[in-house]
This record gives sequence, structure tokens and C-alpha cells, in this order.
Amino acid sequence: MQKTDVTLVRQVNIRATLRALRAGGAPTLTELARATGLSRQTVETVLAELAGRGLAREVPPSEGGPGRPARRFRFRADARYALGLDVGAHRVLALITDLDGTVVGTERAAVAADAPAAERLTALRAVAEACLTRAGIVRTRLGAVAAGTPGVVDRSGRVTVAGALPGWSGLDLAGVTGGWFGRPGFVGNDANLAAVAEHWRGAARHAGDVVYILAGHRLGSGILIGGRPHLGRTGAAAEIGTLRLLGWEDAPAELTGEATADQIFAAAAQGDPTALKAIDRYAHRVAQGASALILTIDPELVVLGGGFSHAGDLLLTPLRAHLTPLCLTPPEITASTLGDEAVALGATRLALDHIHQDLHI
Amino acid sequence: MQKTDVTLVRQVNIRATLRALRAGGAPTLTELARATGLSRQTVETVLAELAGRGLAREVPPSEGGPGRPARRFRFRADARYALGLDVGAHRVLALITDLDGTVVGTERAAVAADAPAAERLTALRAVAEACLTRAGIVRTRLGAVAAGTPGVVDRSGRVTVAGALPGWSGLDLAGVTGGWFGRPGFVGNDANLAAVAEHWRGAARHAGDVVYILAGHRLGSGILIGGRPHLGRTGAAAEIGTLRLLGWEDAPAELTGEATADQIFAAAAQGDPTALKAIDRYAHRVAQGASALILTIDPELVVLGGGFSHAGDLLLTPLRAHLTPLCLTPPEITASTLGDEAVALGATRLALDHIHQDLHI
DNA sequence: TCAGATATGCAGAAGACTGACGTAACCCTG
DNA sequence: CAGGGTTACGTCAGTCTTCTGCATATCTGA
Repeated sequence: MQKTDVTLVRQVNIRATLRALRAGGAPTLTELARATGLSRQTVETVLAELAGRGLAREVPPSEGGPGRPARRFRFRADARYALGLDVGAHRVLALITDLDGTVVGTERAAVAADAPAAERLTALRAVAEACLTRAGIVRTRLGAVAAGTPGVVDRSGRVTVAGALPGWSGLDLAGVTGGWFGRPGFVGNDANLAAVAEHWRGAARHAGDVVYILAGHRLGSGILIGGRPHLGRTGAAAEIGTLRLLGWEDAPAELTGEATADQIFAAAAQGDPTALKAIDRYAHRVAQGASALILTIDPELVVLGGGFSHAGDLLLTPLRAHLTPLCLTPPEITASTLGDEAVALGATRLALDHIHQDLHI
Repeated sequence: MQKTDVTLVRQVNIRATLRALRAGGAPTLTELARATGLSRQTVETVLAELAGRGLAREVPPSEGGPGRPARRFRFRADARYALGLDVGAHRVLALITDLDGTVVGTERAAVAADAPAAERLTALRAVAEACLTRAGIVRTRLGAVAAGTPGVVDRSGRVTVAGALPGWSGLDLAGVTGGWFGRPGFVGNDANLAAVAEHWRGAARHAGDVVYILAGHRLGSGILIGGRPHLGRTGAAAEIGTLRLLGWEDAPAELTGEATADQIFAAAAQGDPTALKAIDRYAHRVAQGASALILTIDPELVVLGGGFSHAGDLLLTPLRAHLTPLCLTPPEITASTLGDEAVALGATRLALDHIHQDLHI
């Protein structure tokens, strides 16, 4: 129980008003009063306070219609911005959204897979700075920074295990990225953040318990319980088991071999038996790892993401076939709808959560 | 966002006061004011309202000491009672607690493992009624009823799958048991409720994410995420996988064979190699199922409960030995501290949760 | 220009909390 | 047994937040 405060009611009403304000376009006081169940008078004073905090502004009344024109208000989504970063093996990506989650800038750069940590960080900082500059965001409007990375992340934002990236283990990624901009920094596992993004605005919008499979150059997994990532004791609940025990580390290389993934899937689309067989073997590997997660969590939905998810049914169909005998009642399985920006989007969601707390929204 | 109300502050302060009231023995107004951060005046009016609702009463002031004797108040834990039931294959058990969770009555009866559902229900109702009568609880003080049962329970309190109990599948256990007393009824899976009980007042008091293994005449499992049972899409998150796929259904019979479990563990304690080997084989089976749960959830703690957990290290040691190679960093594993009343205790916790809501506590 | 419709703005009242001040009850000391 | 010290009680005024009702302002259409 937190400290009791007389202004608690005001806090609650501010939240309710903001909710209603953000839902519609440019509501009037009367509309807001109806939506929140508050009196018009209360809504008015709340809006005055929100305007003072820079979170709401009055817009010109609409024309036409009988009666006195109503004052209209709009949520200032530009009051703060969130910077989301995605550190991959082959590229880094930065993405900026406003408070509504609307993407206002994005920037990416290639990085060698064997680049040392310092080089990767330099590239990351460069895309982040470029993204801010090109979007024209002043530093004071940046609320928080968050990054997604392969590997295990502890609760303080430190990367404890990251075999995929040279020199990455032990890095205080939250501190470093936040420090660049003098803002709070946060870090999450890439699969977990992609899952968060899918829940926020992707394929898992209506599911609370979700198993997410990241199928790309690297194979990973994440879990959402009640819409929130489940991290576990060491911060890698879903990952820790699947990674080494079931051979997930080798599976992507085994699929592609000498060719690229695009070539394999293109060949399979043409009916090439060798490619089809390779994909089936890959799907079998994935299914074996996923079944442990699915049987334990009994999720509402399984989302397949990562670069390979572009293949769609080419990969989903064999995956479903291999999962069915392993699960008693197989859950729905669907492909990601967010593309390769899922991790960065999930990172901005992580940053936005902190910004909301910070603004007492 | 619920309806906005000026009296929201009062609600919050009632909760805060109750919390402080329940923590200590018989606090004074001044002590409560200090504990809650409220003014003495506010605490006084809150207590008057609580007394009116039957949730607090004034007790005689303590003697001695300088100054005017302070009025002292006490939480009325006897305002409502919770009835918890445990339906087992060989026996039924009823347990009554007051609002503080103090057990004020318990009753049990043996039931044949192959008894039809009607007979089992009659026995269950008999122990429940006897428990209430012997504890002297009037019906109006009974707040809610909850029951634990083997098998899968859906969100409405209906048993959907229960292979262990004849005729049990499809039973609306929540409706039936609640109907006996004209009170709301709730039902949970036995392993899940035992896990809840361990988190409430047993071995898992300080752990949020817990894997619970029910090792008795039947082998089952439950999961706690953040201290709350994780049910999953169909209501049997942890169970569904372990039950059939890994041969957990046969494991108990395989261990005991012709003898009883007590005989096996007694022989093992004497160093009997056949008994030790049987236990080791059993532990191996358990570890294989548990590892999937542990690797997925990455729990802070694994609790071994059920009848066989009495064996203690005799079973824990081989279990740890088999789990270690399966987990990268094995979590702590400990035995239940609640004995065979864990399921019924978890059921009363489930009932108490509802009673608290009902009383707006 | 007037009537109807819609929104605003002000005043009064109610619920809840706080802080201050005077009063009551008890113990200890002389 | 009387007085002082100590602790707690109880009342009162003041503040914050909200809601309701009524008068006022502004626009459209006839």
C-alpha cells in the first residue's frame, strides 16, 4: 500500500481523462465528460493541468453545427519520444516513436558479424544519433532509451551471456546507451522484445499468454504471460533451455548451408525437393524446442517471427505438422506481422513504459 | 479504469488501516496512525466504519504505563470463514479457516478409489458439514467454498478431464459445492492449489516463480508465476504436457509395485538396494518431466510435495542428481512443509481471495 | 432579428483529510 | 492526598476535490 494522498482521486481522474483523450481524435469537454463519467467541470480542470504539463493542447473548434462551438482538445503525443534500438549480428537499427507509438524516424546500418563490441557500439550510436537528428527531436524531448540484444539480460540491464556477438558478454548495455543521451536506459532480450511488440501492435494483440519463436540467422524464443514478458530467475526463462539442449544454435546454419536463406525458400517455392527437405528438418528442430514451451505454458497463441518468418506457410505448414503430434491440443500458430522492426518496436514499448511512469500517466 | 469516486480515498485508507490492524496484535489509534501515515482522526473514523461492518472491535486497554490509556482495536478474523475441500483418490478432506487463515476445523474420511462420483460427493459433503458443525460456524459466517481436485479445471470451475476419478469428468464441482451452502464456489487443480498454499505459508513463501511437483499416489505439477497460479488456455498449463507424454501416469505404480510407498521408503532407509534402485528410477521419471517446466519457467524454487515428499532426502537427493545434467543452472529444490493438508489449505486461500473481494478488503 | 441548441462559467454544497488546541485519564512524586 | 507530567482523546476550522444547478455565451436556421 503506497502512501495515502488526498490528491489520489485527481491522479486517477487524470489517468481516466488521458485515456479518453488518447482514444479519440480531438474530443470536446462534454464528450470527455461522458467518456470518463466525470463532470464537465472536473474534466476542464484536469485538462488545464495536463496542458500545463505539456500533455494536452487546445485545437480550433470544428465548424458548422448548431449551438456554441465546443472547445476541442488533443493529446500531445510529441511531449516525449522513445528511442528503441536493435542490436543484431549483421546490422544495427534505431527507431523513434512518439508517446502514441507512432514511428517518426528509423535508421539502420550494416555491421560485420565478427565486429568487436566497440565497433558495434559505435555503429549503434551512429544510427541512434542520426535517427534523432533526421527526425528533428531535441534532446530534452527524449524520454528514455531501450535496446534489444541477443543473449541473456539480467534485471539491471547487463548482458550476461551473448555467444553470438564477440565481446558482448558482461556489457552494461542499459548504462551505455542511456548514458549517450543522459536518459534512463533499458535492455531486453531480442525475442522477448519482439514478443512484446507483437502483443502491442502485431499478431498477438488479443492474446495474453504467448510463445514467440524468433527464426532468423539465430534461433531464439520468448514468453509472454498476461501480456508481459516472463524473465525468470536469471533473465532468460525461455531461452536458457532451448538454446543448447536442443541444438538450436546450429539449426539455422544447418538449414542454409552454403546458400542463403532466401535461396532455400525460393527453391522450395519452386518445389525443389532438397530445399523442401531441409526446411522440414529445420521445422522439426524448431518444433522440438517449441513443444516444451507450449506444453508448459499452454499459450493462446504461438507467433513465428524473425527473418525466416517471411517464408510464411512454407515454414508454418511443416512446423504445424511437427508440432501436432507433440502437443495434445495444438495452439494457434501464426506468422509475425511486424517484419524486421519487431525487436526495435518492442524496445520502444519498453522505453514508453518507463516514460509513462515518469510522467505519471 | 473503474468509475471515479470521491470516496476512493476512503477505500484506500480502509485497506491501509486494515493492513496495519492485521499486522500487529491490538494496536492503539496512535500506533495505527503512525503505521498508515494517516491522521489519528482519520484512523478513528475508519475504525468506526470497520466496527460497523463487523471487521474490527475495541478491546480493553492495557494496564500500567503513564498517561491516559489508549483505546485498543483488534481485527475480527471471525467475521467470515473459508471452507477448503480436497478431493483425493483415496480420501476427502475439509478444512475451515478464519479470515487470518487460522485453521479452526478439519475433517477427513476415506473413500474407495473406484467409488462413483455420487458416492465421492456424498462423502465430501459429509466431511464439510461435520467440519462446520464441530467448529461451531453458523452458515451466515461462511464466506465462500473452494475445492481442489485432480484433473483439468476450466475457468468456470468445471472439471473437464479427470482420468483418476470415476465419473468425475464434466462435473460442475464449483457449482455443486457452493450450492450445498448457498455460497460462491471455486475449484482448482490440486497441484496448483498446493503450490498456492506453499507460497502462502509453506516452503515457497519468498519465491514468486515456483514449479511444484505433486508426488503421491498420483504425479502432477503446478506453476506459480509471480505468486499466482498460471492456468493456461485450457486450464492445465503444467499438467497437460507432463501427464501423458512422459509417462507420469504410470510412474507411481511403477515405484510401489506390490508393496506400499511407506514400505519402499522404509526399505531404502535401511539401505535395501532394490528399493534404492526403484526410487532412483522414479526420480529419473520425475526429473524428465520437471526439466521441461524448469527450463521454460526458470523458477526461483522447485517444491516437492505430495505423500512421497515425506521421504525427504531419500527422494530429493536422486531427484537433484537427475535434474542437474538436464538444467544449466539447477534451481533450489526443497520439500513441502505443509503435509497432506496443502491442497485443502490452497483451496481456503482461493476462497479467502474471493471473500476479501466481497468484503472490499 | 429571434428562437432553439449546445457549451461555458460560476456558485454552493458535500465528502474526506489534516493540523491545532483544549480536555480527559492515568501514574508518579512529594 | 494534591499536583505535575504524560499520553491520548475529541472538537473545530481549513483545504482539496468533486458534483449539481443555474445563468450566460455563441452559433445555426428561420
